[in-house]
Amino acid sequence: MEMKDTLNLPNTDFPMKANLTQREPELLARWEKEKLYEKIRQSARGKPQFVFHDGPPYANGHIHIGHALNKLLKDFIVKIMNMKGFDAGFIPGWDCHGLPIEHQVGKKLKEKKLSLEKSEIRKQCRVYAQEFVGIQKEEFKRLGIFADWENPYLTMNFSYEATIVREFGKFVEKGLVYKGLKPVHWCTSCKTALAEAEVEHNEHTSPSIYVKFPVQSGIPQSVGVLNSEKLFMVIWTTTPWTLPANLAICLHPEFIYVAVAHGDDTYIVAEDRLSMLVSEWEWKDYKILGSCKGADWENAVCRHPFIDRESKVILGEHVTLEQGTGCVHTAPGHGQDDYIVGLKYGLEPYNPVDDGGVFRSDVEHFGGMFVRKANPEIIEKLRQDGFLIRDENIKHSYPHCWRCHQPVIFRATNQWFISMDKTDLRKNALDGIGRTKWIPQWGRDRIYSMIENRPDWCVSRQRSWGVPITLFTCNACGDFINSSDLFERIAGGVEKYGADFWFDSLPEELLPEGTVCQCGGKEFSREDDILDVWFDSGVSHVAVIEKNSELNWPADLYLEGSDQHRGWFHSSLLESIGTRGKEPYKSVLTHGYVVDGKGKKMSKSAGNVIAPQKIIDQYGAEILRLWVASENYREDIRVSNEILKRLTESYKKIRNTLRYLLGNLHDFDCKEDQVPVNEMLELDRYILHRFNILREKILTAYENYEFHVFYHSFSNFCIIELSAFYLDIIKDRLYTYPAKSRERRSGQTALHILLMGMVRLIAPILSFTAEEVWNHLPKNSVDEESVHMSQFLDPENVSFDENLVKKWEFLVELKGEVSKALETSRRDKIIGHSLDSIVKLELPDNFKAIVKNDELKYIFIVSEVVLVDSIGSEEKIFESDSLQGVKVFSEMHPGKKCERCWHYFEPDVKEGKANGEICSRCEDHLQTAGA
RNA sequence: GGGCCUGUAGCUCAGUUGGUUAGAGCGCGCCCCUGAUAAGGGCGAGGUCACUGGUUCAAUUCCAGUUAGGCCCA
Repeated sequence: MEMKDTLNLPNTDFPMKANLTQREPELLARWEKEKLYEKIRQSARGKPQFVFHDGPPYANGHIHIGHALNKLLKDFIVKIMNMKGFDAGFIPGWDCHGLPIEHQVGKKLKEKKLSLEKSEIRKQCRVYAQEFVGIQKEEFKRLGIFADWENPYLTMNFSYEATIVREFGKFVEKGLVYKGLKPVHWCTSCKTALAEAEVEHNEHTSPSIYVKFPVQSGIPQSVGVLNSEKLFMVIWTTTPWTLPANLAICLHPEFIYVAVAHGDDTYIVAEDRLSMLVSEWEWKDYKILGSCKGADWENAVCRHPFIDRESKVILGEHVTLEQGTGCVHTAPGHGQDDYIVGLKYGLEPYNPVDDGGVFRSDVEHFGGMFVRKANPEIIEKLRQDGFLIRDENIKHSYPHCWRCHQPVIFRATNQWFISMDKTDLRKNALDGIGRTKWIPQWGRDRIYSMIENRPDWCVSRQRSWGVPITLFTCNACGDFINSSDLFERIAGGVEKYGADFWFDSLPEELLPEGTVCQCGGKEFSREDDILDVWFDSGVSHVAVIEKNSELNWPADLYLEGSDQHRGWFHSSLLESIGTRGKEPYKSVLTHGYVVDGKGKKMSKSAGNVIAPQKIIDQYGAEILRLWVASENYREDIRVSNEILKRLTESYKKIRNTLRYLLGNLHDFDCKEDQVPVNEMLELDRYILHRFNILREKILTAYENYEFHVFYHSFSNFCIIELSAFYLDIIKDRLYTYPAKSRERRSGQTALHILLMGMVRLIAPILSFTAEEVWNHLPKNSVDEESVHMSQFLDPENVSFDENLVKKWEFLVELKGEVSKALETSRRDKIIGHSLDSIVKLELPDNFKAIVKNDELKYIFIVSEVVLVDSIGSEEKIFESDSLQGVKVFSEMHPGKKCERCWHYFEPDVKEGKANGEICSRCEDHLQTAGA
């Protein structure tokens, strides 16, 4: 063991075992204590800005892995931009209003049998949201995300709420806001509108009837000559009570419709439904008289069976052949599809039913009747008048109220809308999409077609937890007051007291004295609805960026999941275009969804959910970070235990490589010991040349937000170029040469440059580990207290010309071929370690010219290399496939193994040097070191 | 049902502007080392490029359909 003590072996306190679950919280505590985020922000002042704008997650529940993916990608980008020399901050936000929270709170209050007063609900909702903001904040912080966690934006902050009021006011002023009818789920016993999430689907028995609508005019010629006197279109419905509101019959433009004669009458139904229908109706004799496409029936007109009104024949893609006749009874006031298709044909969302589900008195035959009570009456009337083909009862799934469990109805109610076309909002938004950079590119098409096809934006909700629609309606004429002064007055109140100001004040307090409507009316009603929460988050670009005088508007980047093309990207765009005529972002980056190891979505019921908290507890946040970096997030990305295990292995390799660099720099002071690059050994310059290539690749990848390129190229560099090649080769030099020798210092200089570059490159991704390395750097290496305050470095000029590159590419490949040859000797038990061998090498002339013999044995890590013109015809000669003409023969070295450097040598007894236990090279080194 | 996206070794990713034996790392198998040591090195085996048609002298790469999956709608 004596010889070992004469070597310069690696030595470092940097632990091999990461122990992330324990070390990460320590680092987090230190960062927080030292206010690192603030320091980074301060040192970035005056640099060019990169404005990233965080989309607000909903303040409900713990974060799931999708949240982690999203926020970590953002963290990578912000850290990268800072290290590239930009001024980039991260202001996190939360979406706080809305139904899910109101739901949770409603449940709690109900259980405790407390009052369900609106003001009490709102109060509780605020507490609830605040609680989850706190929970999620801690969970995000644990991931190592650097953000202004002390000053996040919350959509329920008073100032934010005031921004919402003001922004909505702008839409009102510009004349985009109007009141219209739209069908919504409605509970007739609670007398309230219900959101989709408040509806539960239960079994219900309904009538199922087929009804004849007499065709009045517009029979297409393509169907053939038909007698219009006794021609009927047949519809099917399970809600006879909606028939009084029937305004149209909808056909699919592409389906074939037949005219079928039965008895004296002729009926129009879809061809593909006919066989089902005739068996259901028990028809024996019938005859097809003609047929044509649905599109040909457009503009035909039918007569309502019991009301003196026309029923137009219209076309719609939503018509299916699964049930019914292919001719769909359409009541735009009572159905979603009916409403949408009705908009196209200018049909009003006619609703003859009041809040309690009772027909208004002006409804012929059935006025004053409750809708479900009216069902049998309507059927009877149809039967008597000869318009009923068949009726029976069916059991099917039907929406019920989540609170009282009664069946609900669909009913047109007054809602507030933002018009897409009155002032070209749609057109301008589409132009804005064209000016924005969408990554990946297909995002553009996705949002474009959504904006292109969407109906007007319905912004009202009949709920409590949100920002009110601050409008007053004149009781006399029904118009609303459009006054910017009034809006500002209310916004000011909201800024001071929150949105409760609107609900808790009396109308007289809100309205200036003597307010008079244009019609002369003096009495007004205060709007009770709240705004769609998408409007809330849609104004974040104003509340967070525009109102912040230090930030440039619009944002450089939005980054969310691809679902936000319909969500936040969409609402933010409409808001910004509608009020400012310009899009709120320059570029929009989307990521896919996290799915399980088999590519299936994660769900509680499938039992395949992987929680980020569990990954952190088991592996550490660093592994989660590395996972995000390792996958191509533009598509859906997978997570599984296998994947995480592999990443842990990969992490260890990176960590150990860095540790080895640190270990060999324990006695290196870069101020004193650094060798100028142009004086360094060729091999050392070669690895720096390779590192320059790697760095450029990674920085380009960072610029394109392609983090998986970092992961692959960086870990490959550690494994292939460093561990298996460079570091393996220079061990001999680092360990056996005198500590202060030029050769050793040259190698250490290379290691130091590598380490300084590498620790910065990994910092945005492996933020914990990079900091840990930073804390173990040899003296005089850096000035900054944290790696996260440092910048990426410029490449080292190693002047490695084309010829040198060619030479070293050849040497790398040649080393591989020699390894193969050694492996056969190893199989044959001739050698164990590669240093046991002496290698004979035959090279073609073109290669012979570029290599120097004395460097080869160190590169191959063998004891001796003999270059020969012809290797002879011995057995077991290895001939290379990839390097034409290269032949290798390896055998056991006949000399003695040096106890110190493990190279074999021929003892020179005559000289009497030592006693032949160590080689002359080591003799010299020991002497130099000792002197 | 519609729009958009995706399917290359066990895992994560390259790649082919259509053209000889489709690449990398990890993992796996075998071996070496014990001076990075709960480390390090070497060699090797793994793929009908989701499936089926079409275009072409030639397709994993282009087109169409099918299938499996994802997001958003209905």
